[in-house]
Amino acid sequence: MQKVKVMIVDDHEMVRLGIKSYLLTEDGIEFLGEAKSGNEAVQLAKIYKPDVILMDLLMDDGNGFDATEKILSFHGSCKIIILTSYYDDEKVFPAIEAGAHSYLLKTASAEEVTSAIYKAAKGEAVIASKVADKMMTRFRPQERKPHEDLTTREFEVLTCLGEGMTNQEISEVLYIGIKTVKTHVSNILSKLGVADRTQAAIYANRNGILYKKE
Amino acid sequence: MQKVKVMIVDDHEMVRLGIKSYLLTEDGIEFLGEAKSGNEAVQLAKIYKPDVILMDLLMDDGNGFDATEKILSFHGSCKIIILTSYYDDEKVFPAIEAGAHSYLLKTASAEEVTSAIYKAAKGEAVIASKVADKMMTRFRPQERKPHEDLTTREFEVLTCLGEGMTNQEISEVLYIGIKTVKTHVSNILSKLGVADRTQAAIYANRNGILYKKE
DNA sequence: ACAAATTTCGGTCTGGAGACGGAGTTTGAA
DNA sequence: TTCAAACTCCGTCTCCAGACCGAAATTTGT
Repeated sequence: MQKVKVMIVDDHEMVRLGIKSYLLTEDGIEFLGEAKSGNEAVQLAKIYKPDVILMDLLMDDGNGFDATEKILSFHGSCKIIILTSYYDDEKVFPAIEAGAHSYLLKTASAEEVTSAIYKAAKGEAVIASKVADKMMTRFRPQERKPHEDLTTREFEVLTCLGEGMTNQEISEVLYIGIKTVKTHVSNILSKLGVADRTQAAIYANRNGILYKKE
Repeated sequence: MQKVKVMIVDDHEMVRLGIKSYLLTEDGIEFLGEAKSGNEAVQLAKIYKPDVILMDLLMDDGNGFDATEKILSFHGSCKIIILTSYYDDEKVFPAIEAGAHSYLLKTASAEEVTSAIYKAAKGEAVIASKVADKMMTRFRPQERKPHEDLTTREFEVLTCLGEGMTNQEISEVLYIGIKTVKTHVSNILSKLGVADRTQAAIYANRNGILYKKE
């Protein structure tokens, strides 16, 4: 049986070394190389044409989402396994949309990772249980995040609420009347199911509804 | 010259493997063993008496803070190097208080880690630049976090504010009058330098002032 | 033991927050 | 074209939030 050609993408040297150290002991795996950024990964993937890529998400020079999308655009048969520490909605779903094949957490054991590589080569996906939970709940529409019902304008107002602005300040920022702001705020409160602007602000902050995010 | 006796504590197997893979190639280092939790680390440290410990902070069975404190209580000459992905205030300062000797981030290269081990053995501390920044600002009293001026009761009230409670609800939770709550809230607002309870709630959430975390 | 800080509570007053109802305009989908 | 949703704004009303003032009881530190 053909060896599985594997590539590693991670900006942490010690993580790359750790994975490499046990991939090299696997007879069924051919270790192709490693990249320390998303952009580097795209270049290397063009040359190496790997079967499976272990991909981190947060990296300085080109993140894992974009890299996943680009690599699949020219090398669609590649199976990309996300291997990261995070499993919040803002990581999991964009990664899946980008075309990720499996999603593992860095808490996984060496055995789990190698097993996932072999399964990926056969077309089977492996999803960490914590990530699987999120995916299940996502497909229960009645339980999805309440702020997905918000209109774009309401979303903008909620963002302002999350910054602690008063109605007056919001009206100035968005160039609308205070009465209009009040209407939006009232609608937001009822849609989010919270009692007042303070709870709405907390909601915004805890769900990462912010101007800029790192 | 005597070899430096090193121990690893991390709950991620692949991180342990990664570190081990290059520690074993270092002639000046004697690799003693590894632990995957804080409590396990304490037990192993009693047996191995390491010179240096590479310690992760967030682990399931006994965190790195407590483990650091306990190990130093019976083996004070040990130098403990924190090696983690996080560098927020809630990690850095408790770790230093616990007696950590150095603080590295997992973005560090293999060379930086080995270098830090040798320096630690000689008594020199290594602090990651991002962490050093935080420490510098901490020692500028006029710039320290405003919520450190809060009294314990005010801190409790702020915690409630961070949960979005009304004055009425806070008074019921803390078994005090609404007027008293109002007094505390007013004092909190002026001490934090914010305009209203909403901004105070945002402050609490962004600075990790919560009942329980994670 | 004494001074200082903390915690507690009272009264009063102003302003903003939010609910409720109504209404005109625009935009996009059926 | 028609209709629903989204965005805009008006008036009114109630109530809580917060400022400001004072003050007593308790705790803390020296």
